[in-house]
Amino acid sequence: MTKVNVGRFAGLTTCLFKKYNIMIHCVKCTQVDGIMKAGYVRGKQRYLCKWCNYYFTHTEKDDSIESLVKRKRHQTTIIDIAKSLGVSNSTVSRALHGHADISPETRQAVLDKAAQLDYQPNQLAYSLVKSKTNTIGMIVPEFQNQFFPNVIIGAHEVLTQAGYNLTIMQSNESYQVEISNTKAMLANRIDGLLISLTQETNNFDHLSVFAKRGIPLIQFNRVCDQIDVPKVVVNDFEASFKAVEHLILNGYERIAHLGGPLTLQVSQERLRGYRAAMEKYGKPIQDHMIIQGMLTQQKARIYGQYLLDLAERPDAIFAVNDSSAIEIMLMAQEKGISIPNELGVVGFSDNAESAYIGPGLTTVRQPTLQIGHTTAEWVLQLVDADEIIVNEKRVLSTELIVRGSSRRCS
Amino acid sequence: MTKVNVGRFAGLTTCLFKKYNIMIHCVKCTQVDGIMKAGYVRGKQRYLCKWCNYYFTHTEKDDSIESLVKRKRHQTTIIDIAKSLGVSNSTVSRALHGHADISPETRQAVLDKAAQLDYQPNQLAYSLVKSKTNTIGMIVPEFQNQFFPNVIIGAHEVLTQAGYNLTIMQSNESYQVEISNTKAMLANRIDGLLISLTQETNNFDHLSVFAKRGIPLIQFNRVCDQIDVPKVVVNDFEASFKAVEHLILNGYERIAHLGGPLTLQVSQERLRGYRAAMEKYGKPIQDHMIIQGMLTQQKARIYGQYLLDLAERPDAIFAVNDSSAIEIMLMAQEKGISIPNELGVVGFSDNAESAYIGPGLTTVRQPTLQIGHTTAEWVLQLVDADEIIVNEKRVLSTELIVRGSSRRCS
DNA sequence: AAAAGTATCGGTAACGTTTGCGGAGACGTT
DNA sequence: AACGTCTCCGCAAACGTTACCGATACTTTT
Repeated sequence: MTKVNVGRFAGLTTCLFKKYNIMIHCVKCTQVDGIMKAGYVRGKQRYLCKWCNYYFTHTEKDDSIESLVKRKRHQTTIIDIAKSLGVSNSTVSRALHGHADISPETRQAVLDKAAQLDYQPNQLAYSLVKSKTNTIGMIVPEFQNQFFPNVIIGAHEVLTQAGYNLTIMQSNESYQVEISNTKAMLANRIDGLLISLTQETNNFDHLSVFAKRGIPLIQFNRVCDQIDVPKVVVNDFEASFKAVEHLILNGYERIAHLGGPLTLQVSQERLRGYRAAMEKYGKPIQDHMIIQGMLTQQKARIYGQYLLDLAERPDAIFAVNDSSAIEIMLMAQEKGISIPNELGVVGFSDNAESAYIGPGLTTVRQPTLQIGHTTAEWVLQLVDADEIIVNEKRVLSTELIVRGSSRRCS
Repeated sequence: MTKVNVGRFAGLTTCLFKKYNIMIHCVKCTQVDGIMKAGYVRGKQRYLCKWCNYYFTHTEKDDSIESLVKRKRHQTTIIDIAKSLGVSNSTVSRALHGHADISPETRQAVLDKAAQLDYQPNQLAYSLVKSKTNTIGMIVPEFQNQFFPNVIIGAHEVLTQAGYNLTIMQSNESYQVEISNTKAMLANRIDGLLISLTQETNNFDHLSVFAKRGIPLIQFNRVCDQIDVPKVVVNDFEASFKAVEHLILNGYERIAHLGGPLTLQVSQERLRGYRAAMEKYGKPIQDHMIIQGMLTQQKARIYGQYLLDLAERPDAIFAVNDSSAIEIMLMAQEKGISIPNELGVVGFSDNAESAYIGPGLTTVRQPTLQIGHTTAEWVLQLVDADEIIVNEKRVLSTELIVRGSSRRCS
């Protein structure tokens, strides 16, 4: 405790009091003489009391700046309530949570005082001590289509019902943003994560971290096979098959496929469905009629240009999303290709605009709300479970919405 | 400290050891005889050591259940790094934050160890001690239209750039949900809130709380005048005026207005614009041609029915959002009313479907991304500011997108 | 050689909450 | 009298991090 200072100042005799006539008290022994300067620490003068061999720094009047900065608005805490009522923190905590071991009178008094002081619990402290945030995170690649917003609505319903919060982040179709999002989710200690991958994502290290930490992770829609987690998808193969079959049954022969990147299972499945349908009906599957890639609006235009300018032009195009399909329709109109007679078009997702455009876009409607429900219910189930690494896949069914773009007037 | 127990057990002599021949050690003095039963506490036997006058409960083998439950996956902390390196927590903290007062070697060692142990900082603890979460909250009423998703994208850009996270909640046009959302935001101690009100909201107590606590609150789009906070809006009056003026200049005479609830300033402003334009060009302003209310899809249909069935039917309708305008267009088509010849329609917001429907919907395009940018930049500015109660309003400008629904072929 | 300065690190009090355990009185039961 | 049970409440240790104070050991300046 009173460790003897064997440093170089041990034998000092000159004191500041006598030398410069300044009055500085040692903060320990309150002596005035025997105080010596002993360097600077962070811009402040450091002193050494010769008597008690104690180093200290002299802080100037801090009222001016420090107190002004520190004058943060005080949020009333449990301690405030406890103090003003003359009880302990634990009593207040128990009262607020309707715990046992508390008398009705005390409890009512606490509740009244809490309301009076406008107490708002601090979720941070709660989460820290319970290591549970009651928050589920959700990362979606985009907000442009109605698909993800609707999934969010569905998940939100279930989660709020269960007393959970939903924190949404969007990766904006960027792998890097997705990584930083997952890091932020980890840092914020969410209890579970619902994620739909970007079109760029082809490395999954940032996701396997969650399994290591025991945090439930559920993929939906844009899933990948490389990691063993629960997945919620729609029957992409079947939907795709039916869409192409529908085109074939409407007399289309040379059907092209505009697909997504093959890193995504969803793209693979839809491609499989396309091939299966073509095969079943003996239609030729030609590689140059199949395009897979990231379908930004620009890319969709480029691919569309290519397909529509082919020597042997396809008489139908099955696109993997509605925005690409619509882009195709607009290009066809520009080129004077009539829809559906000269070109049939089918999309995927049933965006709002698909019902309103030109002759109406035939498309596959996905059960967006139900996807949200399913993922949310599943993650809540896993939050309380012991084992979380499951590789189950839940498949929801879709509906083919037939509109004018594929109904040939033949 | 060694307070004498003056309770009723003070004079006990019978000891359990002799009586029942069970061996229970006092946890304090490790005596075996002199231990007496002293009631139950939460289902566990409580004992009293006669020698040291110490109460204690005997816990059974907890390995089976307790340890199993407690076997939570351990997240590596700063302390783990400190221990394994033989340094203090503060050193690790300084190293991780690139603070001064640390040698390059120590710092590198810490960083290496952190990477090796897969350390992820605990944002909860950080926020608790700093009382700053680096998170901005955003509450939007809906995700159905493209408007809010685009605002989110804009705000997201600015916030991530500044190292902030964005937590999004949606009130689903419900006042009650909005209240619970704001409570959750408060509990999570967000640093600032961006909010667009629901159509139901006409009480603002849940918002004035933020001012009391010194948390910056910014309203955008759906703002109200009743509280003094920063607001980001578009030039609704001017936009509305121009839209109606455009209808008038295209030869429409009896122009109806389908507006939102008047609790929202945005509705008031658009109504003002409508009136001003009608007045300027000497068109009659008739009360039965002006409808204000919550515009759900169902309501839009009811109001549309009413307007289109009027004895003296309006020859144009200026709707306050695109979805209502589109509903009107569809109803007109069902009734065989030709657009734009018999009925002109103008909407507001430029949803995606508006470009694709029928003859194309004339509408007012809002600078959604810019709204997001502006609100985000503003809230970041206020987070660091002293005074946050400002009543400034920033007005962004809109653009009238003229399409077929209002271009009379006359 | 005193004084001042620099560099690096540790100790520890917060931050706000929950919770296990102990203390003490009241009352009931052999 | 001896013991069991119940109720109500306080104490204090977590939870993980930051930052303010020191403390030590140097080097440089005066």
